[in-house]
Amino acid sequence: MSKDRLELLQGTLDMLILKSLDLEPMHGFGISVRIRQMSQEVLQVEQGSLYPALYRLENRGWIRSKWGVSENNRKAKFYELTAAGRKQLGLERENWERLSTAINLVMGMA
Amino acid sequence: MSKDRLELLQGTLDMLILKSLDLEPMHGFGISVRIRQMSQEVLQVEQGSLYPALYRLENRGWIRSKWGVSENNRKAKFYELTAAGRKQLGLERENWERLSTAINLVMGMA
DNA sequence: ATTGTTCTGTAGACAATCTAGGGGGACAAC
DNA sequence: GTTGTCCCCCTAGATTGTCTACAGAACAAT
Repeated sequence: MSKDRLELLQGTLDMLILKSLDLEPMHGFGISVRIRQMSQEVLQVEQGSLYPALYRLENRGWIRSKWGVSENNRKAKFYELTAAGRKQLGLERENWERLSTAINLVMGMA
Repeated sequence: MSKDRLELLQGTLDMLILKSLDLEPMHGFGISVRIRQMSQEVLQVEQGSLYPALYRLENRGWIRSKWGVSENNRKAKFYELTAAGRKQLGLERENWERLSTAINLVMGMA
């Protein structure tokens, strides 16, 4: 929290990406737009964070990609959740609830 | 969220420490115990995270220290919030609310 | 004396994110 | 047919916060 220009809580990006793909398969650029919109412009996913994260997730077998063509007729890499990815999303969601609840306890926010 | 042994949300430790000291001045070791208790054993502050964090906060002028003697009659360094620290705590709290709310929006948790 | 507990500290590794770039292809305007 | 603009992908390097794994001093209990 020390830096006011930080637009993400470290450690939550993977979860946010998985959640986005749980709604529907998408290309990388679309994911960042989606996250920004759904968070009402609060969460900004920089490209330098996004693509390494996608690489990471695919490497761990949680998402799968194939090349296609976007809505705007541009070459784009589409991602979708794997079974393992869906399970991982559940784990990350639980952990997020656990930790954010604990922080709110300490901060005195019921 | 990828690591299940992570017992803190990265970026929130400073805020948790400031909050602890907002209740009453304490020594470092006591702060970690307090955070663990208040979070119902969920948040674990390792010593290798705690002391660097305290050093960081003091360096930024948000807390101030002096040596004293603990409840158990041991030498201990007591910390208290400065005026700047109290202000910073407010900022971090706001930012935490902003970001965690945004994440919950994306995750579909009203 | 020895062992356990409390309390402070440091070095080095590690992982996630950011900054700051680069590049190619589609489409519109002119 | 050239120019500009947006869409989309990608990478290197730096920064930062946290973790692991130590070390050590001082008091308590036996």
